[in-house]
Amino acid sequence: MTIKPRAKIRIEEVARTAGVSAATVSRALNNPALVSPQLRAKVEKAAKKLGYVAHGAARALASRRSHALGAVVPTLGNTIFSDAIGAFQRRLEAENYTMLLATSDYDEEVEYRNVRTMIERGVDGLMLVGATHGKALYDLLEASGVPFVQTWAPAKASPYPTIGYDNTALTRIVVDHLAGLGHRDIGMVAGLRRNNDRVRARLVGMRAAMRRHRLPLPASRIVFTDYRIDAVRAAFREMQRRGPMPTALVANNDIVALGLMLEAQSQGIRVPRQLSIVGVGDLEVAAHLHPPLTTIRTPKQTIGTLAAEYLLARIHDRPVELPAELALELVLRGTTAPPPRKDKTV
Amino acid sequence: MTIKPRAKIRIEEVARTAGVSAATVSRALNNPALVSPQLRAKVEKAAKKLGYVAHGAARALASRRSHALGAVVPTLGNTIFSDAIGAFQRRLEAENYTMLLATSDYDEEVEYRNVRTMIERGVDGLMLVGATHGKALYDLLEASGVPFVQTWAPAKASPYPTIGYDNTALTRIVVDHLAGLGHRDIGMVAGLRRNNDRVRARLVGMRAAMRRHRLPLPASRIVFTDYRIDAVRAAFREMQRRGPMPTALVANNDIVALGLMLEAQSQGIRVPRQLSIVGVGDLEVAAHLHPPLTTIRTPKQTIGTLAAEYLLARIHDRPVELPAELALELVLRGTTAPPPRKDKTV
DNA sequence: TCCATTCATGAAAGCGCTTTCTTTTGGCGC
DNA sequence: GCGCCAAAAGAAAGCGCTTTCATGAATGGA
Repeated sequence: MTIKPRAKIRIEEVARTAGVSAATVSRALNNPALVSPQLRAKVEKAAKKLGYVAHGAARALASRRSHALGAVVPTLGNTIFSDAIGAFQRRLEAENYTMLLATSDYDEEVEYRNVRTMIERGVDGLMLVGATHGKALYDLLEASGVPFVQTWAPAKASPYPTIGYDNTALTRIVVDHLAGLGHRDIGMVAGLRRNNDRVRARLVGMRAAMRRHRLPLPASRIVFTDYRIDAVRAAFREMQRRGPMPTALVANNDIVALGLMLEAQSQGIRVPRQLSIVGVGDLEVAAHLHPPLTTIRTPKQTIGTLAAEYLLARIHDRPVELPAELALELVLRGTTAPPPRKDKTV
Repeated sequence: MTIKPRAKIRIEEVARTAGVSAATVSRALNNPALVSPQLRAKVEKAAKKLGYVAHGAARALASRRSHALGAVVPTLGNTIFSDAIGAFQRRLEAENYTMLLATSDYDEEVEYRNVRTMIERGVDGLMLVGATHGKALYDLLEASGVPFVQTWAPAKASPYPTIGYDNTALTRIVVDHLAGLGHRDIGMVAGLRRNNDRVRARLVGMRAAMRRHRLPLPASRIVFTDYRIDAVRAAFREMQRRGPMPTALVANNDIVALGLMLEAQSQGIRVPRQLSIVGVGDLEVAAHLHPPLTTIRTPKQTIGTLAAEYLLARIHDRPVELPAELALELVLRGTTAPPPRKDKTV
C-alpha cells in the first residue's frame, strides 16, 4: 500500500540512464524535432522509467517562461465568472498551460495585490475583469511587460486589449424591447457600482435609451442591490416605498430577476400581467421559472475562451485580433408583456 | 499615458542602491529579523524606489518553496465547488500563497494530468476532491512527497488525509426524516456515479437506511441524472414511467430538487401534499422556492478553509489534526410532509 | 585587559533547468 | 577517397534568487 518515495529525479540522471547529455534530454522533451529519433526514443524511455517530472521553477528560470497564466476575477460566487473561468482554464489546459486564480471581491486594492503576486510568480499572461482599473495597476502591468487582457467590456471601452460585450447596448436592447411593448415607466434594479464598470455602463445605457424614447428616468426608479436574494427582495420593496411601482423592471442579472419575481409573487403581483421583468445572463434556470424569464444571453464561455486564445497568441507572437464586441441576444420568454391598461393615471 | 517599461530590476541592483549585499536584501525582504533595523530600512526604501518585484521562479528554485498550492476540482459550474474554492483561495491569500486551479470534469485521466502538471509546477500542497482516486495518482503523489488533502469525504473514507462530511450519514438523515413522516415508498434521484464517490456513498447510505427502516428500495426507485434541469425533469418522468411514483424523492442536490419541483409543478403534482422532496446543499434559492425547500446544509466553505489550513500547517510543520467529519444539518422547510393517505394501495 | 561568544553582514556556491556555442558526426558531390 | 557542410550532440554558462559558510565587529565574563 505504501510506495517508497523514490528520490526526486533530475534531468542529469535521465541523461545518464539514456546515455546522453542533459542538453539532449531537455531538447528531446521540449523540442523533439531537434533530436534524432533514436536518441529521442531512448530519452523518452529513460524518462518514463525513472518517472521524471521536470522542475517547473528551474525550467521557468532558465527559459524565462512559466507556462502559467493568471486570472483575477471579482468572485467565484457568480456563475458568470466561474463559467468564464472554467472555459479559460480548459483552453489553457489544451495548450499545456496552468492557471493561477485569485479573487478580488470587487476590491481594487486586493486586485492590485493579486496581480502583483501573479507577476511575481512570473505568469506569462493575465486576464482581468473590467476595463477600468487604477493607474497603479496599469503602471504595474506596463512595467512588468506581461501581456494582459481585460474582459466583460467591449474593445472600445479601453485603450488596452479588451474583450466582451457592450453593457451600454445591453440595457438599450432591453429598454427598446420594453418601450416597444408600450412601457413608459421602467425601473432598474442595478448591481453595486463599486469597482464595477459593467454596472456603470448599464446605467449609462439605460439613461441614454430612456432619453431616446423620451421616457423619464428619475433617480427614484433606480435601486441598487447586491446579489443575495434577500437583498434583492428588499430592493423591490424599497422601490415600492419610493412611489407607485414602474410597470417594468430591468434586473442586473438573472439572479436579481429571480429575486424580483419571488417578491412579486409573494405579494400577489402578477408577472408579467402587472409587472414585466427582464434579466441578464440566461442562466439555466431562467427558462424553467414560472413564467420563464425574458433575459439577455451573454457569451460568458466565449469570453473565457477568447481571453485565453488572445493571451496564448500574444505569448507565441502569433497575430491576434480581438472582436470589437461580442453579440448579445434577447431571449424572449414569459416575463414581459404590455403594461396593464392605465385605468388610473399615475 | 504610456509608462516607459523600466527594465526589470534584479536583487543585485537593489543591493547596490541600498549599499548592501544581495544576501542582505534577500534577508531583509524575507526574514527581516535577521537584519539590523537601519539596513532593513535602507533596503526597503531602495526596493520600493526601484519597484523591485522578486522573481518567483528564481526564488522557488533557490528556496525549494513555490508558495503556491494547487486545487483540482471536477467542475466550477457547481457552486458547491466554486464556493469551496473561493474559501480556499481566500485563506491562501491571507498567508500569501497563490492558488493554481484546474478542473477535471469528473475525468480521472484529466485529473491525473492536472495533478502531475501541478507537481511539476512545484506546488507546495494539493487539494483534491473525493477520497477515491486511481493508484497511479496516489503513487505520483507519494513519489513527489507533496502534501495533499482530499475533500468532500469523511476522514475514515481514506487512509490519506481527508476532510468533509459523511455522505452515507447524509442520506441516512434524509431517510430518517422521511420515514419518520410516514413515507414508505421513497425514491432517489442521484447524480452520475462516474468518478464520484460522493454519489456512491449516498447510494450506500440510502440503501442501508431503507433497510434499517425495513423499507423496500428496488432498483427502479433509483434514477441517475446529471445536473442540467432538463435532464432532471427527464429523470422525473423516467421514474414515473417505471411505475407509480414514490411518495418522496431524495435529490442529489438542490439543483436537482429544483428540477424535480419544476417538473412536479408543471404536471400539477402538489409538493409536498402529493410528493415530498428533499435537496442537499442549502443553496441560497432553496429558502425562496415555493414551497421553500427542505434540504441538508453542507459545510462547503468550511471544507475549503480547513483544507487550506491543513495544507499550510503541514508545509510549516505545524501540528494539525483533521476533524473526523464535518457536521450536517437538516433544514426543515416546506417540501416535506406526511405522504398522502393511502386510498388505493400500491 | 583579554579571550570567548554572539550577532550582523558579505562572499560564493548552488537550486535544476535551457540555450548558446562548440565540437563531432555523417552525408554527399566530385 | 577527400573535403565540405549541415545536422546532431555535448560542454558549459547562466537564469535570479536563497542560504550556507566565513568574517569581522561588538559584547561580556574572568
